[in-house]
Amino acid sequence: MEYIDLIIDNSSDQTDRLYTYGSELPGLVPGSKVAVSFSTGNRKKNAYVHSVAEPPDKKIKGLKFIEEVDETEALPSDGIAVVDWMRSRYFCRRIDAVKCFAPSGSPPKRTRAATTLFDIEATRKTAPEPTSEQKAGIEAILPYIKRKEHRIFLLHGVTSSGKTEIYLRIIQECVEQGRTAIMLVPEIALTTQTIRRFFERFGGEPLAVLHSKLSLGERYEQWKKIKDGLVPIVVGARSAVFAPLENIGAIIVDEEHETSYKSDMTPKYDTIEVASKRAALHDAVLVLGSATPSMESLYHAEQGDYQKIVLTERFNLTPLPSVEIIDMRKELQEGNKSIFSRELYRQTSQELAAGKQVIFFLNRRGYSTFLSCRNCGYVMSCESCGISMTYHKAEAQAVCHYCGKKEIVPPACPSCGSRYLKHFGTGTEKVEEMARQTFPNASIDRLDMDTAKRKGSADQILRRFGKGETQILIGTQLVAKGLDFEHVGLVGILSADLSLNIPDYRSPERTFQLITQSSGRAGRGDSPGRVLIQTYSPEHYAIQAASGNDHDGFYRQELETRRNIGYPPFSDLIRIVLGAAEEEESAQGIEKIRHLLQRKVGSDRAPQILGPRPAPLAKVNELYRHQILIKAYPGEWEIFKNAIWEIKEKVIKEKSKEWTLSIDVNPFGFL
DNA sequence: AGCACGCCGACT
DNA sequence: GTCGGCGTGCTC
Repeated sequence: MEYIDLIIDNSSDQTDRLYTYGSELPGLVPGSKVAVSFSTGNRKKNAYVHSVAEPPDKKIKGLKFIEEVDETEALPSDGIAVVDWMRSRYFCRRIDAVKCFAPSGSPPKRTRAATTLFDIEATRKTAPEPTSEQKAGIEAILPYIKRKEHRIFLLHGVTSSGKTEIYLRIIQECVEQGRTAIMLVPEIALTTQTIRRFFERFGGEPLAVLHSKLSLGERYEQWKKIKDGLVPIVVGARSAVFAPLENIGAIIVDEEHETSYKSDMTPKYDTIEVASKRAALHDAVLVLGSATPSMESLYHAEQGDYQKIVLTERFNLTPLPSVEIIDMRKELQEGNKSIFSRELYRQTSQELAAGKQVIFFLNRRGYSTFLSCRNCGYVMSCESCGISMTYHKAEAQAVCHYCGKKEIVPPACPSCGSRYLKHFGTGTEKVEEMARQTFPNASIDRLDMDTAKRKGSADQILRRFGKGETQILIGTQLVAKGLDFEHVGLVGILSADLSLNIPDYRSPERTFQLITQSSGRAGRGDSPGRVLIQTYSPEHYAIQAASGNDHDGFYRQELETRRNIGYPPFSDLIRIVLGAAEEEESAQGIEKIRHLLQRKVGSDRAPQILGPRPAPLAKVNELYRHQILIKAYPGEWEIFKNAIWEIKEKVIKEKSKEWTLSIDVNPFGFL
């Protein structure tokens, strides 16, 4: 008889521990899925084997036995190691980490005809001869795959320098070695082009695709195919890092700087960290690719943790676009109140006349940013989140971009009754309207979350643009992401200030990346393109560096800033948010947590605990939230980790009804 | 998270 | 007397 420690499939903090069961069943290994009786009655629960336990010192009263094994849905061999690591890194429940590996759907009721996952007509193409730069990259990476040696590479390649070809060679090598590979992409809706390249090289048979837009049945189908070892290659969004592959040879993270790699749901994991952990457990290589790597990755490369590979030549030697900064303060002073500067107007007209295409980029959807009363200053805001609502003209409704709630705009001010409710700020919807007025003869289209929502419509919008049917494409960051168009002569960044002025330490980095990525859209094909950056802060170093294509200069300056304030990559930031039904309760509770924490880590670390203060979205879904932010410097992680766990356990024991405690390590967005 | 146990108010 | 409210505590 064996004693087995189980993780019970019960989503509660109270049951987030190991339960020891007896077993007479052979072949149980960490990750095996079993069914057991749990709690009162004889209720069946699913559970996962964590480990084989030592026989306990004293008899466990009422020891139960494992009854059934579900061979088909076991975790991959490295699963439990990753689960334990995720728990200690992200303060999550074991079962929540386990669920990342489990198929999120269930077997389809009836077996449907194999779904057409790919609306792709692709003919097989043979691999092109790599350029000398590509060759050097391939030759640096492949030996590690051959030797089964773990290594992390940062592939820093300007747009259209041929990173995908290197990915394809890596994957081909894995398959030839009888190993498997995962290719992660930031957003599957816009990566049809990447998947097409995979089809052309490998055909459809060895591929599985995993992302959130699949139906539950489709997702299960893909998951099962992977689990059964029928496909060696998995392409997918961040959740695909948990694909149940064995014998992984390589994990590739394309556009590694993208924020979508940080999960915003529990567990709040960082895909690159998970990928790194899995790659290490499999003796696999991890390849991080980007034209604009994150500060963290560049720093790791500098420290020697990552091996850096640089691609500088653009495919077919197209020169980088010329970039010009437009000072919008001057425009205003000289009487131009339009969202288009005179230079942007002039160059757009010129491009259109020459039969070229233009992209207008604005990182905000909707019509206006907020609705306010000119008489009394009332601002229309979401009742459950407390943030101002964005007006969407097409729907004639105000929308909360955080919780999604929609409201009809009242005809008069609800506060003072005046009729002077006015829109302020500009979103893509308004840009589209203005563009139609300003360029009445151009065919204009818009790509943002609102127009892309309908299934497949993003693809259609892009296809129309690709065929040249659209002359001006207006869009949010969806258009900034790795799309190849031949005839774009001009990219207009309408307001570089939007991403610069958000209250987050990453905003200069995001701004630099957005400008660089959008600029990369201009001037593919035969002629160099042009980029115009409109801004009210033309002297800002992120904008200056991006316009001069000065990656290294930006990196140096930004790194110094981060070092001085002790932000990542020089620390781990841990955000603790407490939610309660009453504002007082939340404010007092977080104060208590701060004191407890300070006592446990020592008062000389008090300056590293920032706050408490109301969370940036102080009220979400009728919950009042306060937060503290911790800077954990290298070598201090264990100290803070232990203190936070003690506090978390105390809160679970004493306040699990009244409080919700959420912990986010290196959060993206709100600080 | 569920669910049983348990200790007080209104009722067939 | 007993049905049922939901506060408290436990699940190997």
